[in-house]
Amino acid sequence: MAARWVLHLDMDAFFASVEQLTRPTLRDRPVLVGGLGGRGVVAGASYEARVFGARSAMPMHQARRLVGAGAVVLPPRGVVYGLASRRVFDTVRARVPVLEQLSYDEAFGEPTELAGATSSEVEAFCQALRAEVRTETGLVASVGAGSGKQIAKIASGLAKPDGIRVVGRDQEQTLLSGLAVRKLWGIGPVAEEKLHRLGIETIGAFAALSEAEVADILGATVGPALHRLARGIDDRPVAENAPAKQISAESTFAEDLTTLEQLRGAMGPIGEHAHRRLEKDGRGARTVTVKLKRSDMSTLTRSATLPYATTDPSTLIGTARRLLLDPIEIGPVRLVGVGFSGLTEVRQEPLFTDVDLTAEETSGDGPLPSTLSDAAAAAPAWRIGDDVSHTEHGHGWVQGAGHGVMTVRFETRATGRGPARTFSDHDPALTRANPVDSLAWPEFVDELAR
DNA sequence: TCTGGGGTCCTAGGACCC
DNA sequence: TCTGGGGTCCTAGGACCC
Repeated sequence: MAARWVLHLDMDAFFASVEQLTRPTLRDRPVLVGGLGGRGVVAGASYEARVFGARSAMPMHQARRLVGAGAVVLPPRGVVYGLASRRVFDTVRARVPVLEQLSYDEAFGEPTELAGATSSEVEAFCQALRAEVRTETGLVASVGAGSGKQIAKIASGLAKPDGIRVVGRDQEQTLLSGLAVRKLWGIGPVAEEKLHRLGIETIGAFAALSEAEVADILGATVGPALHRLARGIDDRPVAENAPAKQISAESTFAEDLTTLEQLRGAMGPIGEHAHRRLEKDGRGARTVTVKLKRSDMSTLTRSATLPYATTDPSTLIGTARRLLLDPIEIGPVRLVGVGFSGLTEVRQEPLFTDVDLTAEETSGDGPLPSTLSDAAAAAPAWRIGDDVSHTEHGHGWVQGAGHGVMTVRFETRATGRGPARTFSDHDPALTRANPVDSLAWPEFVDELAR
């Protein structure tokens, strides 16, 4: 059996790079993508922003403070990233037919044609792959290669930015053993802390433990599995993603919710959001799970399993409302979420539901609290980052807004840097535009619409 | 004016059945 | 009339990933 090569392809600063691609004025600028409200976090930071110490998952106010006045803070445009991601992986799939996607911007592949290849052959393959992604999408991918997923993933991290790292069999042990134990995929903050307390800092030190010791520290399932990875044993196959097991939606509120009425009201839009995605999936759900996060960040979940799977929104959302807990008992709530699981194909809706729901549960009541994403809902019609269309100047984005005026930058991926113009808030020549138009990939977008 | 949103997997206890 | 054992389903919580 020829030695296998697993590749891990990881887009560089993906969200921020898509913003810089479609809004060319932002190239070379420190871009932060994420929630703008007080509780927002960074979902993506350009390399120009990382220079200042900004990182993904960092509270936005902190990142903004680090970057300073030059920071460009934009709300995420999920549809645009989704489309860019599709195009990236369509391109990759032409050369690597079996892909295991981990997220919008990462995937494993195991090209059969590389079985038994030399390191330099693998390197050439990755170089061609990166070039194609770049040509086809204008986005930069880094690629790592190794004998298994773990090594490939670590290698792509070392390859960044804009690079390739091929780790040969003979380099594996040396590379792994010197790395911090946290670099092992599956060791998070809790496991790291446990290991540190025992004086174990590196993957090498972890690998040197006995099987019994790791099982004792990290559990009988996870421990030995990570121990094998630490010793370079990783024969996990690269496989196409299985269908989702759960579909959920959640929102964090600008201010904690303190009454059951507020929770019931909040469940409406959140439940509808999750339900829309369930409809798109096409399956029905049997189990409804409600998630509440309290102000101390601890979470509570409550779930109920229906006698049959359904797609009926009032049954699903009503069940979710019934599961809510009263803030009088559990304390103020910062996040409300709902998840649908037990997903199965439903051929026909049952004629009668035997779930008894009260009027409050089916209708929802109470005012809608403002979430992080619509924290400015009461404010102006236009917000920074909005896509707009002008009858004369074409597609643009809102660069600044306030005091009755707004500045629009007219540009897309296809135009290069464009001019800025200032308008009144209510200029009739401006309308809301579809964000995907900023990609200027008409043939690709049309293909998806069919 | 700390800490998003969308997922996966594991653990552990209890109900229930044979 | 002091107590098996295995299997499955359900529920709740938590670690971890991007």
